[in-house]
Amino acid sequence: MAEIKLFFTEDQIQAARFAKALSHPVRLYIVNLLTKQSCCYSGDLSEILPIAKSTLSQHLKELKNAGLIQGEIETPKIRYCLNEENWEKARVLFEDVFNK
Amino acid sequence: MAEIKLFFTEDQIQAARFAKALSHPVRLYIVNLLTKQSCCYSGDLSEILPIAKSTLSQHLKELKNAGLIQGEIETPKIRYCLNEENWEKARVLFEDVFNK
DNA sequence: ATATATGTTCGTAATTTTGCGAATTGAAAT
DNA sequence: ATTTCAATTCGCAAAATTACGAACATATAT
Repeated sequence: MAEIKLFFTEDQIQAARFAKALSHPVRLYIVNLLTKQSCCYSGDLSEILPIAKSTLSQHLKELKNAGLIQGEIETPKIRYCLNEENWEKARVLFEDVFNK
Repeated sequence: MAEIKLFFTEDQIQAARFAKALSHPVRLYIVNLLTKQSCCYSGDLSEILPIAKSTLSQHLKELKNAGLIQGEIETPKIRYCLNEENWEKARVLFEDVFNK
């Protein structure tokens, strides 16, 4: 993978990372919700989604690691919202992929 | 996963599938190339990309399975190009994710 | 001090992904 | 008939993904 990374541009790698973060229905559902309602709590998602809480936590972590969402502690809850800066980056990267 | 599939819309599942297909730098590179030059041969890619031919073949197969590209036999080569119809579908699905 | 409420992390398991080289296919050329 | 060319499929291994329940952390309320 070392040589592979050197071959690709940083944008290509970043776009692939974003795509990967969005490559699961649960994660797509979450970011989709966050584009519509500005924020939500893990508990809300947990009640809606048909998965275990621990599994949800992992998906949230992946979205966080990819930089697409951020969590703010609001004890005892955690308020999640989009990371607007990176979300915009992702939007532009995908726009580049599809519109040219 | 049975319940999970029932929960999500077909669009969400389809969008996730497309995202997954685009979640690897090699595959992103390939479709990116195909948006610029209308078609290419596996052999061309094989010379450019720093991976084994068999690995390339697998990536092409995944893009084909996702419906994003199609291959036409032009013996002894195979001419690959975008599947314009599905490419457009993917574009719209991602547009929906990012622009609303 | 203990109980409660909300999430995360740990341990585990099943499945999928990624990658390679060797073997194979299939059509054309010698 | 056999060689050649282009690409795929096979067999295998290592790593990552997905999922769950149990255990843990952390802050507030009793």
